[in-house]
Amino acid sequence: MPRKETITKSDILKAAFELAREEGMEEVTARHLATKAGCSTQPIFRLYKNMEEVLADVMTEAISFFDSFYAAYPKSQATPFVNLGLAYISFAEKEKNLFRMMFLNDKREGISLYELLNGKNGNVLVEINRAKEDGCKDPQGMFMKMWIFIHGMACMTITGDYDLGITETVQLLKEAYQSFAG
Amino acid sequence: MPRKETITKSDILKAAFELAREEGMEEVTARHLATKAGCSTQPIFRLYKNMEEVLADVMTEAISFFDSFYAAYPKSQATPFVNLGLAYISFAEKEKNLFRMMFLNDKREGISLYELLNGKNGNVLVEINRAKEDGCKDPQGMFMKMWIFIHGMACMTITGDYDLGITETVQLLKEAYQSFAG
DNA sequence: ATATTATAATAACAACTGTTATTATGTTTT
DNA sequence: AAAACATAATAACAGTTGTTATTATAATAT
Repeated sequence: MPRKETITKSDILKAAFELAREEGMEEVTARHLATKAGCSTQPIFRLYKNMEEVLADVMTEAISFFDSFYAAYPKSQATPFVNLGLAYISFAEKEKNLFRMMFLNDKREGISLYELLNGKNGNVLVEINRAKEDGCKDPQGMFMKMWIFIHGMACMTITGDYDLGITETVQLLKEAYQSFAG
Repeated sequence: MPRKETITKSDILKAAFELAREEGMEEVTARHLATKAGCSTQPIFRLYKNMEEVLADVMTEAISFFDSFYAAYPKSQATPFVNLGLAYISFAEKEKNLFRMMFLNDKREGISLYELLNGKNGNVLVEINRAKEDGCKDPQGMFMKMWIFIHGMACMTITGDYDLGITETVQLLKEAYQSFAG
């Protein structure tokens, strides 16, 4: 007897994620989202309690998006943490809005920067093991320093204060690793 | 014949800066600002063309605030760039909102990260000279690497992802310098 | 004292926000 | 075909925003 559901939760989430990705999370308003999803605001509040819940789901989506992005990123460099750095900086460059939402948000609620980076595939642990195999004495300390360095580059990227090409970035990351190892 | 001016441009700017400092620049709205300054919204628009101009002035104020902050920060460390790092990270920690506005804003309009940091006293140049005197071969390159490292730590600080004490921070900065020098 | 006039307070405007009430629309079972 | 009813569109509400129009206030020159 009921009418058929035309707008699904997946439709709303997809539209919300795209909006956050393209325009930034502050643009994910009820009306913008409705327009993006091609419906009125009504289905949003049928499927979600409020806009806060929508944004929470968008965050979850972003996390798995980053995981895929990282997994798909070419791992061409032999030096530990360099691929991680390249992928992270490339993400900051290509996905400014998602980067801001994930990595520069103080109301990330429970999820640490480390968890975001490590993902469900243990991205960080893989690199730490590579460093270990490379003969690195303090792989944990190495990660910490490399991570600070990488995060610094990425944060400069989104404000337009870092725009070196990939070759120079590789060079810089390699040098950093060798410096910290030495 | 005219009525006496009770609200000055300085009053408005002062209130706007405090608001940005305490609550973040997104809270500097016409009505919040009026309340903070103890007046109606009218004097704001007499003294400023629009809210955008207010924020531009707040940014200028923040720049000189940082300059004072940096000038007043104790320069206890002998290793080049360590004092700079400590001051910068301490600023991020104590002035989260101002840090965000100044150093993580992409609409900074013309002013580079370097200019902000260097200030009117040439903070960066002083440190580069100290590195030169320390026998550093590539002081420019050293600055770049140290600056990335320092910026990374500060950006982690404002999201709560870095909270080591001053002793550990000094240690980390010193190690970074020695690594890059090596 | 009164007219003048810059200043400031109060209101109002249109546009936006999240959220909810109301109305309309399909689909399915009777 | 009609009743039932979840879904969705349209409206509405209260609150916010920037900005402007209107009214009131106070100080000075006459």
